[in-house]
Amino acid sequence: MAKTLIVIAGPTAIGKTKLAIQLAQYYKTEIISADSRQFYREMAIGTSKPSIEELNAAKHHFIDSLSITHNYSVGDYEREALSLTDELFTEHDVIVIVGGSGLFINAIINGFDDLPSSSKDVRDKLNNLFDTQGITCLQEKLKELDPAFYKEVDINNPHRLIRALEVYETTGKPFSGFRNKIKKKRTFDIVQIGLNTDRGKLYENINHRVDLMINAGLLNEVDGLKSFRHLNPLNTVGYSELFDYFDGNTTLEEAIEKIKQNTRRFAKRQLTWFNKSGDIKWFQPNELESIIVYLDSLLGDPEHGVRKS
RNA sequence: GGUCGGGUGGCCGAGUGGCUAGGCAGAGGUCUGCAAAACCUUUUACACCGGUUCGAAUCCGGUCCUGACCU
Repeated sequence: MAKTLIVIAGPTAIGKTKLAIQLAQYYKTEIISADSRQFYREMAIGTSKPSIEELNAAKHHFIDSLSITHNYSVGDYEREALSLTDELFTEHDVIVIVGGSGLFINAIINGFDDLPSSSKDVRDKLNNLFDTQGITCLQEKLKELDPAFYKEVDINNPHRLIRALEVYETTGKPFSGFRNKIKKKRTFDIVQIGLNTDRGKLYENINHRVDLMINAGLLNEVDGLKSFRHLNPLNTVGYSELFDYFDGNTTLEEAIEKIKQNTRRFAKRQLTWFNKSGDIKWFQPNELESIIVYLDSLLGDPEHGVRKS
């Protein structure tokens, strides 16, 4: 029997966690998280992790799996998540993957080319070069070492320039040479479900959820993480703004408004990402019935186990 | 009531006879190991009515609104 990975995508605060649990229960299976911030144990309130009850309602993977001090990349995630799917598919026909991080979902669905991972030394060196000499220096280097990629990159985006240069530094070959843009074959079927609603409603959800986070003690959580603020995982909506508040650069009200605004922007970017994929079947939140009808039509009813394809 | 200012896009804000101010917000987009990151693009104006002028957001008159001071 074919194995199927059900992907649940959508913007933040739309209700993905809830749907994932409902589907995991329906299929008596487990959930893989594709959320680039819920990995971290030290961050809880600000990342809207599933609650204890939710975690008990279905087995979740990649929640609290890392410390913020851990250096983690999408490449690591691709490897780990894929080996986990192999393992889970020995016992389940269906696995649910849920998350708002488009790149991470993409890592599982399509995979990446065989690129070298970044070494901390090389990354630090390039970051340092950028800090001291500016972006022009990176641009010139790239133009010389990898003119093909130079033509297509976001030329003002230091992250992308640094990644390309770092690949060159570690392999001696241009980054563009590794990019063959061929999707990897997976051994399982993939069904993608997207959750979305009208913009106004989504923004209301976001604003409300930020208020809930504040009431739940986000200030305390962020206060406790001050000494780690230089770490990449803390470059996150809900944390950066409160660090600013603790620094005395903004009032609390301003910081909260900023969190709401930045979360809205984040949601917008998530939608831009997911809209690009033509393979997502979109639903409104709380349309569990329709989603199950849709999934049954593709996979068969789990109780009776008849698959149509 | 009087005197003197000021009215510029959703907000802030420059301009002072002809040439896109700009910033923020909003919207759209990019995405191959920092991705809740980083980066790119971008709509909407000159309070109202009349006048001067080839041409007015800009000068003049009036109207309305608004601020400061005076009574």
